[in-house]
This record gives sequence, structure tokens and C-alpha cells, in this order.
Amino acid sequence: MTKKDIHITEAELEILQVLWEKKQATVKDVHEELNDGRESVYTTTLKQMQVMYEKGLLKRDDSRRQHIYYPDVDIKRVQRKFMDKVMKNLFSGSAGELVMNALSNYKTTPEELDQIKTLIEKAKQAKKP
Amino acid sequence: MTKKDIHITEAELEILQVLWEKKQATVKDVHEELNDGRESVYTTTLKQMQVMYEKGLLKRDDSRRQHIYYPDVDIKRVQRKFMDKVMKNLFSGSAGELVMNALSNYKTTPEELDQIKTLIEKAKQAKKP
DNA sequence: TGCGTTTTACGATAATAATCGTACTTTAGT
DNA sequence: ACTAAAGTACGATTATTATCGTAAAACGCA
Repeated sequence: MTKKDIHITEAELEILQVLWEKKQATVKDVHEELNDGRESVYTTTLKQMQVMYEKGLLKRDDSRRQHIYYPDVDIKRVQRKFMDKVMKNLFSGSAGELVMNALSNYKTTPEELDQIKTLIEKAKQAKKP
Repeated sequence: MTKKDIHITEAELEILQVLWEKKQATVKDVHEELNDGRESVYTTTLKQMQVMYEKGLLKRDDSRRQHIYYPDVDIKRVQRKFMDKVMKNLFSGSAGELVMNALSNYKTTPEELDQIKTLIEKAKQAKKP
């Protein structure tokens, strides 16, 4: 049984996000990052990360007192999972719509725009000939 | 108080999806659409839609026996909400990454590709001069 | 009118997720 | 060795979601 069908909750996704970004972090790091205004208590974050560890979403180094956590799910898989859902439920399955929505609602750098253009050219090549 | 901060659950999103697509539907319609294999019972869908109605996510015409439901949330708002989350948590806030991910993982029609290209040109224009 | 069928109403329960409090553990400093 | 501080462990509680069962209402039609 793979990790494919483990359900990732809202809170878990947020934790993963900081872990993906930082590559590794302690509970304290994560908690401070997510709770600027101290909306929830430290042990809540701790517990969540422990659960995630048990679920296999995180790895950790507990050789020292302060445990260090690492993400243990492939971000691409998770991206895919959420994108599938968004595509299906919010853009009637159309990637085009989704892309246009993103381009018109969010900022992009000129470099990104060029990369995207290149990608599109390639896609067209693949279809035409 | 606007409708902005009503939380839309998984199940609710799926129901909204069929309602957005069909414009209107009965509980029966929705239930059949979502439960091809009859994984859940009719009254579950009914109850969900009733809750959604109370939450203000749906409107309905109950002048006849079989009530007719309509979506009562703006799809754009909801798209935005979910896209924000996906961007932030899965693509480190970069629309470019998200777009490229979508373009390389999903199929697009040539027409869509052209539209996207146009959109990009416009965006570049807006920046350059 | 009366009966069977379809549909809604709605409380109750189960399943899942998030939060917290308290006790135990580890470590550094003295 | 003792203590304070900083962590972790983990059960218990609460909140939220999803599911279901049963009863009542609405309708079609013999």
C-alpha cells in the first residue's frame, strides 16, 4: 500500500508548506511561522506534527532533544492531487481555464512569462506536425 | 457580514460543481451524478444540500414537491479562494510555477493555447512600456 | 377517498480533525 | 546533584463533517 491515498488535511497542508520551504524544521519553527498572532497553542502544532509523523507524512531526527522534522511526501504528488480536484470541481476539467484564471489574477515575472511561452510553443509543436 | 468566510467542505464543493455545471438540479439529479456506484445514501445528499441551503450556499424553489436547487455562491469567488490556497501552500506563491505545472500535466486544446499566448502578450505589453 | 410511491424534514450517530491540559523527559547551568 | 527551562508524549475534549434511519408530507392515480 502506497502513501497515495493518505488524506492530507488543511492544517497538515500548511505544516507541509513550511517544511517544504525550509526543508527541515523544529516544531517551534513551524509553530512560530504559522502562528504569528498566537492563535493556537504550541502543543497543538506539536500534536499535529506527531500525528503526521505517524501517518508517514513526515520524517524526523529525534537523536537530540529538539526533534527535527522533514517532509516525507513528494510535493509533486500532492500538487497533482490538489490540482486535480481544483480542475475538476472549479474549472470543469479545463486546464486552459485554470491557467487563464491564474494568469489574470496573479502577478508573474517576465521570466516566468517567457518560460510559459516556450512551454506553449512546445505543446503546439507536439500537436501540429 | 458577507458570504466570504463561509467554509466550503469537500462534499459541498462537489455538489456545487454539479450545480454550477447544470445551473439547477434536484437532489435526485445531484445524487445520481455524484454516486454512480451508490456509495452513499440518498438522504445523505439531501441533508447536505439542506445544510448548504441554510448556510446560504444554495437557493431553491420549493413551490413544487421536488425542490429545485440553484447555486448561490459566485464561482469566481470560490475559484479565487481555492486558488489562493493552492498557490500559497503548494507553489510557494508563484503563479508561474502553478501555470507551468498545469500546462505540463494536463491537456489543452490548441485554441486554449492561443488564448493563453495572447494573454501573455498582453501581460508583457503592460510591463514593458 | 385511500394507498403506494417519491420526496423532504430532521434528529441521532459515527467519523474525522483540531485543540488543549497535564505529566513526563531531557538538558544546561550552577 | 538540583533546579529551571524547554521539549515531547499522549489522553481527553471539543468542533466539524459526513452518514444514516425514521417519520411525516405531498402527490398521482385507481
